[in-house]
Amino acid sequence: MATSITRTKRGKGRDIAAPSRPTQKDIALAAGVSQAAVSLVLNKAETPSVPPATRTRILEVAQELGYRPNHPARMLRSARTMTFACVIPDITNPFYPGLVRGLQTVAAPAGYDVLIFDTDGRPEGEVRAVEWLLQGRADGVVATFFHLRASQLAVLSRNGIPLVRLESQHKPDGPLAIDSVYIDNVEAAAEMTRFLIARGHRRIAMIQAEFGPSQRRAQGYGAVMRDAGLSPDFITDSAYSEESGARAMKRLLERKERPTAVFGASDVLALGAMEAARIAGLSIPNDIAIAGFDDIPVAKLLGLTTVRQPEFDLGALAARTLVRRLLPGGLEAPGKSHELKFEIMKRTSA
Amino acid sequence: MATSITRTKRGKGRDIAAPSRPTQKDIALAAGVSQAAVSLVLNKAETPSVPPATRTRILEVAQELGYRPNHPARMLRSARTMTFACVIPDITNPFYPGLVRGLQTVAAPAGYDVLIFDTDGRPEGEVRAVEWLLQGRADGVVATFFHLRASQLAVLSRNGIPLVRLESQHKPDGPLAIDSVYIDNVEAAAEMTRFLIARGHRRIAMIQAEFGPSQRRAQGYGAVMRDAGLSPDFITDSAYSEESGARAMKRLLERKERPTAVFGASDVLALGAMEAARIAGLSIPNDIAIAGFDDIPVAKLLGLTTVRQPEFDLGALAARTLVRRLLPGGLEAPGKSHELKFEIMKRTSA
DNA sequence: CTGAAAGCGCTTACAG
DNA sequence: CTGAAAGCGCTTACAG
Repeated sequence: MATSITRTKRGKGRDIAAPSRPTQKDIALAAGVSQAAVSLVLNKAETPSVPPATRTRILEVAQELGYRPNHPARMLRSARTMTFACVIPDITNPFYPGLVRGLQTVAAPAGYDVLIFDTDGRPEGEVRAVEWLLQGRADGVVATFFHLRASQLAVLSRNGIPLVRLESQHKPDGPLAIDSVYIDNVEAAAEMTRFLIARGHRRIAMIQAEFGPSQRRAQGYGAVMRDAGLSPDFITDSAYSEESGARAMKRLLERKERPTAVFGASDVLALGAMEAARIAGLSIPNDIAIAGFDDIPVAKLLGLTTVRQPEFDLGALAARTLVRRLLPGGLEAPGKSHELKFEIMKRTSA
Repeated sequence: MATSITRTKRGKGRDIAAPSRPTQKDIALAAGVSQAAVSLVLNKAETPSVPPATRTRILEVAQELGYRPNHPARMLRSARTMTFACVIPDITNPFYPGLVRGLQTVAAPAGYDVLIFDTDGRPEGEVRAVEWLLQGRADGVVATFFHLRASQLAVLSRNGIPLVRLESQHKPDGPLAIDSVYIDNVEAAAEMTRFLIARGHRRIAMIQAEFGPSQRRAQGYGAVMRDAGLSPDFITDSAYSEESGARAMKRLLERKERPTAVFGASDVLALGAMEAARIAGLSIPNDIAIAGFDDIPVAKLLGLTTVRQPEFDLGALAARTLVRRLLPGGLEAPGKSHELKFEIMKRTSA
């Protein structure tokens, strides 16, 4: 029944075990200056208004008390969170960690943290992400949205939150603070399809996912197939996962006339397909050739022929774009689309 | 020279393109009630002190104005960030995304976001992580520290920030709010080593990294080797990366008397070793057997024999531990060490 | 039971 | 040039 002995200085019934950290007020008190002077000295490299001796004293006291700025207070006062949100379908898809790293590498030196939001690639998840962003949790966003359209994302710009989308093709400039980074997915898939045809394949199937960049990749593949007088052969499974890829491959292998090559709309799909082929006792590429899209780190190890997307560079470019947007006046510039180059990685699987 | 037309209501020279979001004050004004009443109604499921009609009106106005709580303000006032930090060496190591997912899966329903901090597995990065945590950016932390010792982390507890470490062995209970989750790395490595010996291997090398869980794994391996009358054969490279694994493997293959089996202290090291063996024209497991540790998602695909660490479950357990710590009085409980079970995954590589 | 007021820790415009 | 004061948007203890 006795009240706890440990209490913060705010006291009044709030019992918190941890002693509260020193604030600018504490420093001011100890140094005999105003709290505002402390803020000034702590934040500015040069403070012409503060005498050098006072400046030194403030700095010493701060050091002594082990002062650290209270981040939430800063956020509230300055209306900046110094945080970038990274909205992605699934951090366990090996494509995204590289993107996150690229983001962090540019964000950290500029003073920004990176918060990860997984949408699971589902509409509800994407809606929740937007709701969440509207609570002022991040100053800017790098995102992969599969379902939400530009009109549903405009609310972010309207609230002063710049967005960089990871896209699958060029987007026209727009009035909003929505930029994009992309590789030309249509052309990349087209080039891979041409390569497979050049290798002598005629029955080439593509494993697609229902949503996301798969569409553009299918478009490039379809166009080249038709141009070559071949019929596109699409098989769609739900998600970008190995399970989906394996399931689709199994269905392909049950056919009377099997494809000789399978193009996975993403590496994860291709990996699942490889696994299914192995289980079926097929040798790659002798019995069946397999190609992917993304060039995730393990693709090299598995000898997967694939399209390289420079995920680290895409993340870094997205972060640089955000940093620029958040400079004074940056939100007024029209939305730009930035293209990076893809590369066909020819390995042993095809 | 003309001042911009768009200005926030705080005006006074601050020109921000975005219109400022509605606040509780705006709702109060529109509904003719006090701002405090708005806060109450918006946050509590039941408000006996507010007449039902008033409650309804407030809710309607909030809806109408598109009100969203200002997260930074909430953080400051309530002294809670509703954020967990996840401090890891490198998000591109495939072991960690699964951990993060486990964390998120428990954190999100409890209302917590997850912030990622990469240390690169370097002492400076770990020090920066602690500095950063002391700024009040997260309510709790799940972390993998390779270099910092318990005494250097105690400052977190002293500041009321509970920490759950991903450990490689049991830790004794302690007075601080520092918990751990682990699998028995010594025993797991021992069991894998016994398996390799049972397969007839006598010359078994272990590829280690300089820091981190590698130590305990080496301990388990070393003990079993000596018990079997064999000499442990350690080769150390710097980091947990494929490059390190490949480099170490190359050195092993240059020896006059090659090992017949190589045990990578982590899957990433083992993967690098596999790659190097392939480049050298060796067949796995015929010419050389390879085993790993972690069971990252691609291990299955590559047929890598390895020790399964339930990364998702470790993350989820860590998050549950943090949630409990942040309940009233939770910080007072002694630090606990939670063990999860490992599993030897026998595949084709060994 | 009800509502107005204090205050979280900080930044910065402004009065002296 | 210098320092005191306002206020960011919110939660909650407390006075009526």
